[in-house]
This record gives sequence, C-alpha cells and structure tokens, in this order.
Amino acid sequence: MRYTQYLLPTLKENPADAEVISHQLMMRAGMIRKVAAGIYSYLPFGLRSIRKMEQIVREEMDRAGAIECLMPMANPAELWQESGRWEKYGKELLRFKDRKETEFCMGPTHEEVVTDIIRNTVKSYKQLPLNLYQIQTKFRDEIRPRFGLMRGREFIMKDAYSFDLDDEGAAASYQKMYQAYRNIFQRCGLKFRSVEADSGAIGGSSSHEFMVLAESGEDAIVSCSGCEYAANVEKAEVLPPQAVEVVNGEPTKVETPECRSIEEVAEFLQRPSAQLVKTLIVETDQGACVAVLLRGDHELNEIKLSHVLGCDQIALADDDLVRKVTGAPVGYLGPLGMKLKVVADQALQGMSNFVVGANQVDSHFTGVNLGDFKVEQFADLRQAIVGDPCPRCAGGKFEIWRGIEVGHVFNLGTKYSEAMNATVLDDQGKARALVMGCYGIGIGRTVAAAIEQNHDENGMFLPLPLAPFQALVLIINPKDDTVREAAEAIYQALLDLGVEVLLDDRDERPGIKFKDADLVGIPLRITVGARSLKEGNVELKQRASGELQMLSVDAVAQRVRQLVSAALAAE
RNA sequence: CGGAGCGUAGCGCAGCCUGGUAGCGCGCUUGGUUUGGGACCAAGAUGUCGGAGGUUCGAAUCCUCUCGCUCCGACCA
Repeated sequence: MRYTQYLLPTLKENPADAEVISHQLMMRAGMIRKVAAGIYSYLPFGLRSIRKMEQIVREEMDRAGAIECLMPMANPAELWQESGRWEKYGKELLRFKDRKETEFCMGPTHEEVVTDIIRNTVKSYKQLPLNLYQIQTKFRDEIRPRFGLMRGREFIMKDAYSFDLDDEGAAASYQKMYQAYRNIFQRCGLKFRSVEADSGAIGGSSSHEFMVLAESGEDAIVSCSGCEYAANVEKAEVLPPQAVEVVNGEPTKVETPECRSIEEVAEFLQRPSAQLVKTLIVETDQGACVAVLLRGDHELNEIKLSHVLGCDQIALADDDLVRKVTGAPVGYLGPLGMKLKVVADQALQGMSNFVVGANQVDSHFTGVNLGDFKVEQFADLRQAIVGDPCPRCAGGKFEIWRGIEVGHVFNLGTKYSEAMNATVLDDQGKARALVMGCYGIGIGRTVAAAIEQNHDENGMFLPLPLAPFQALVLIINPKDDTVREAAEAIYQALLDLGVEVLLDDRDERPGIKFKDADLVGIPLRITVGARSLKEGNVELKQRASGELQMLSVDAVAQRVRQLVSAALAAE
C-alpha cells in the first residue's frame, strides 16, 4: 500500500474528548473516528487491526471445533420475551419498532437467537456437542460509554455458544474454550491473566475472565504469589481470621465529637482503624435494609454481600434513609440496639474489644465484643487486599493488578434451554434440556487493550500479529531518484515475499514522516535515505524495542520476512 | 439517573462577564526557498458561532427552551 493512495489521517494533537491512551492514540493514528457517543467508524488503518484480531479468533475457534455463523443485529422482541429478558435487561437493551409496530431490539448478546436456531434444528443427542460462534456488531446502550473502543455502545464481539447433553459434556466444551482463549491472547502477544470471575446476573456455575494487564484497567484482579490462583477482586475469596481469645470488656460510651469517618474516630481515640468496626446500611432490591459490619480498615464487596443476601442488586442507603431506619446519623452507626438485620464480615470473629458507633450523634462505644449484640450471619463480605493469604495454597499472598476484561467464558447451565424449551432426545428417548455455555471476546476492546499495554510517549506499537501493517518503508526524499528507486525495489521485494507493507511515498519533510511512523507504530521500519544509501545500506528499526540495524538494499526484505515469521510464530 | 462543564473554521482553542465588522495556532490551497526527527517566506480559501424562540436599533455575547457531547458520582458511615 502506498501512503499517497491511502487514507491515514494522523492528528498532531489529542482530541479533547479522549481520556485514555488507547483512545487518544487510535484517534491520532487515524484508526477510528467518533460518529456518536460510544459509536465509532473504523477507518481503513484501524480496520486492519480489527480484522487481524478477528482472524486470530476465528482460527482458534475453528481449531477448537466451534462453527462460525452470523446472527442478525435486529432481534424480535418475541424471542426476548420468551427468555424473560425483554423485561429484565433494562435500558441497556436498545428497543425499536418496525413499520408494522412490531417490537425489536438490537442484540446485546445472542443467547435467545442461537437457542432458537438449535431448538429448531437439533433433535438428537447424536448431533451434539455443538458450538456456534459469530463475530458481529453488538449494541448495548451503556449509561456511560467512554474510553473509545474500550467501552462503546456499539462494538464488535465474538460470541460463541456451546450445547451439550449433560454437565460433563458442557464442562469439556468449557475447557476447550478456556484453552482456545489462552491461545488467542497468547497469539496476540498480550500480557494477560485468566481469572475466576463472578458469573453475575447470567448465573451458572463457573466463569473465567481474561484480563489484559494494564494500569488503566477498569477491573482489579488478585493473583497468588505462590500458586495459580487468580480471581477478579469481586470474586476473590478471603480466608477467615485466626480465632482470638476474647478478653471480655464492657461496652463503654465515649464522646467522639465531629468524628464521622473511620479515620477521624481512629485518630481521636488513638486506635488503629483495624480495632474499629464500621456499620453500613444497605438497601436491597426488595426494599429491605440490612446493617453490615466490617472491620474499620476493610471495604465492602457488594457482589459478595448480594450473594449472601440472595438478591441481584444492593445499594448503600443514602443519608436520609439511614437516619430513617436507624434513627442515627451517618458516622455514628453501630450494632448495639440496631433494629435491622445484622450481617457481619467474618473478620469480626477475630476481633475483641472493638469500637462501634453508638447510634447517637458524637458517640461511640469502646470495649465491644461479639456477645454484646446479635449477628444474623457471618460471611466473607470484604474486598480482598494486597497481602491477604491465598485460599488455595499455604504461604501464598495476594498480589493485585489492574486489568481490562477482554474475554469471558461462562457455564450457562440450562437457563435458556429451559426457558425456551430447547431439548433433544437422549439415548433413552427422553427429552433433555441442553446444557449451554457462552463465550465472549471483545474484538475492538482487545485491540485497545493491546495499545494500552504497548505504547510510549511517541505513539503505539501494537504487537506484530495485531499491527495494521507489518513493515513500513519510509522514503526520506522521494524526489531523489536513486533513493526513490531503491525504496520502490524494497517495497516490491517485500510485497513479493508476502509482507504487509506500507510505503511512505509522501513528499513531506522527514520529521513529519518519522513522527507519523512512531505514532502509528508499524513494527518494522525501513528508512531509505541518501545518506546511508551511499554505502548501499538502509536502516531497519524495530518500533517496540528501538533496535536498529543497517542492512544492504538487497538483504533487507529477506530480513524483514524472517522477523515477521518469527513474530507470528512466537505463539 | 444525580452533580458539573462544554458546543465558535477540519483539529485545538480565544472572544461571552461589560451586546456594536468573528479571531488565534495547527491543518488546507497556490507560489517560492528548504529536506535524516512535526521548516521558512508570501498570497489565499474555509464559519447556519449546536438548534428554536425571546429581549434589543443591534445578539457568538443577555434570557427561556431544546438537542448533542464530555467529566465526576459505585464505598463514604
């Protein structure tokens, strides 16, 4: 491809609305343009990366035995009503009507459609297992789209759905996908972790997320320093504390004027915050209020709590509600005399003579012990933190990373097959609901995550398997016939060798070309200029490492070919 | 959804408070000089000032409504 015949509109300045690096760089490198909030066009250069990602995914899915199909973006409401999600999905589901006033939605995911296909076409266990996948544009009307391709409303996703007769089969399908996902992100050249995840509202027994490690990641994950355990912090298990000997104190009311936060109380009473207990009031989706006790220096994990309470959603009560249900102002709540149901983090079982709020302005109790009030239930309710002991091995400690969720594998069970009556006959001639799994990869998000992980102050350097082009031939001065001819020869040689190459044949000053080259980050740059050409040489620079090499005009194409092959083979 | 802010040339912004000929930088066009890390000189082109309504002799500027976009809010007891 010749630059002068291509569309690669680079920007010198960052667009005002781009917050994160990948968004800024994808805009500046002419990969994407915004059309509306969370909705982007993929310009030619960006599309090349997207297509590369898709192809890697496609190859690995095929290799794992999945079969590609393509389902429609427009889904009839009928199917969604059948699964019950037309009501449940909420505002993220973009709904619209056709000219006949029939209701539709833009598919945010395709369990309904795929289940409909399978129930209509698969009748016997002999046709199983099956795994259908597609690479397709999804639409989720996110509350707050942001970060460019990282969290758009319209985005490209690979989604796969497996169908098995029983749980063992489903587990095997799951395992295949898990391995395929590891292969995919490995091939992309990304630093990632696969972590245990909460399966969220979708339900199901097991779930793993694939996280690309990056500072800007929206998720926090823990991994063990000593073993393979890794989990989303939402899910990360915390071990119960060591039992302590309870030294029986007597609850004593103390004045704590103007001390509302844990820090203020700890400071005022001259105690570490780990000797304080905080009381949070949580409102469940059923409208009930519950008091939650946590050690002062710990933080609530709402996901864990919602599981314990058996509800989908919980929210911290606002100040007014707190006062209404406890009679006390925020900052001075405590379990003594609490009328609400009380649940406590298991860490309290390792505490004695702690401090709690007195349900009265400017007052706390010291010397409080578990026997002094009633706790409905103790459970693991807190957020894991750095240094927590590993729940799976002895001696391992938690490390915490930030990650970008690029893939998620779920075991769905029979939730959809039962709701939609997708059954096959087993070898006894009995109808059985299919056991399903679903498996997603955010295509655009993975490319964005790769940029988050691979950039410097001058621009991006996507790993070669994802880069739009593999090599760039940069002509310092296209008006110099000798230089231009040498560059053209190299360009042609690379094309003949099957290398994806961009020829920067623009009549621009060298500075501009170098800046653009760094910005767009094509992995291998061949600079052809009069200076080195005098010795019959050109310069080969690797964008990511900065490694520089002088090579003869005749040798450079072969060398590039080798480097490309090596990079693609390093799986 | 709550809170804050922004819509002025392709991009980044000033002008608005205090109403009176719409500006700057980059980019773009033409000519010339330059040419191994975002050059210089000269001459140009480009705007429904997001939209609608109002106040006024006069509105980018003041008022009302509206649309779009961005940021913050999900741990604080």
